[in-house]
Amino acid sequence: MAEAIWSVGKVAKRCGINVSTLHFYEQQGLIHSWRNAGNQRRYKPEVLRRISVIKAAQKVGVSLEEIKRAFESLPNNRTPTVEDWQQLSKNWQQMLDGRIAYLQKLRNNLAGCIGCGCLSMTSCPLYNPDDKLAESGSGPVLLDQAEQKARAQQDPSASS
Amino acid sequence: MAEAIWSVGKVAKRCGINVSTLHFYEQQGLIHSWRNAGNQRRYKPEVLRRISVIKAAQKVGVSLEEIKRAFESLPNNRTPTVEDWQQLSKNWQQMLDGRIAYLQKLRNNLAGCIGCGCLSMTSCPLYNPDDKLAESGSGPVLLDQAEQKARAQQDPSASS
DNA sequence: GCTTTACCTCAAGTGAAGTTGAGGTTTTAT
DNA sequence: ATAAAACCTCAACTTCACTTGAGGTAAAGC
Repeated sequence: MAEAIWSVGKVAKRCGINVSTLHFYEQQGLIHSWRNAGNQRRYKPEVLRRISVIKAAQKVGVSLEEIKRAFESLPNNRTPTVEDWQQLSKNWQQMLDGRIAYLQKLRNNLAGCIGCGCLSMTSCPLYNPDDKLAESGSGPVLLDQAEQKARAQQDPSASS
Repeated sequence: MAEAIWSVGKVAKRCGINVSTLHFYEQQGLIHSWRNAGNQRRYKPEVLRRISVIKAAQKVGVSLEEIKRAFESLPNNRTPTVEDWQQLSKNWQQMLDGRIAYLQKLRNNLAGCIGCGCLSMTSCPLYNPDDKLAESGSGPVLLDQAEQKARAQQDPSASS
């Protein structure tokens, strides 16, 4: 059941994704394979873990670019060790904690602000684009680019 | 300070978005405006609230299409009342609770699973694409399409 | 009054994350 | 041995959420 060598089709089926997606991920440098005599892709079981991580990260809004960078922080061209995954997992957990905190804050704002129907534009935090509903506390590794860019180009002293 | 009529430029600046984005949102039916004598857009302050909601929803991964549908569930062609916003906020909160639960589950899985470096493909929940790390508990209104589609075409009794 | 700034429309472009299709080769099953 | 299923490449297409640009009009500031 747990074979040592996998074909694209098997991996795709196992992970619930398309073969074309595997081609795409490989092209993007997110996963790796070697070829058999007939030029067909072959995978180590390790690839399943990678894809799981990709999918999990995507679910929480991390871009492929960031995921790639996170992977690259693992010792290159070597099957990640237990310690490697632990390190990755540490970064990921910080990011997740940040997201959770963000969502909770947002939920509270919705309850207290949209819910109440207030139209006070000066006090309502949802009206204020400069209030980032801060994601502070998240690890640096996986903070998305767009957000960092937005942060950088924003006048810190803006107000209506 | 809190004017009763807004121009595109003012709204854009206040919300921290581009004028072109406002054009785009209007085209998509997410916001509304009327025109002055010179064909320029004019907005009620209400639009600020709408945009805040759009931005908040986007942050948690809700598509514009869904946001539009949520807006359409509000009584049509009428400025939403306090009760209308409260209803929307209720649906939103359920969705947020679902997301939070999902993130927490994911974080725990990462800690217990990637972290440990286990390679047991039969027991590791991250390996199993059929384990949706369930978002159960989220409200129906804002669950995203893709997920519902995925759910529908999935054998409910799947397990590795 | 004039010039600068803000606004208008419409079409086309962008980037992310894939998907689809054509045309051909390899593997597997019978 | 042969047919079906799986695989290959490469280019083009798709959707989402915007952005950019061209060519022109309206409003505001001095």
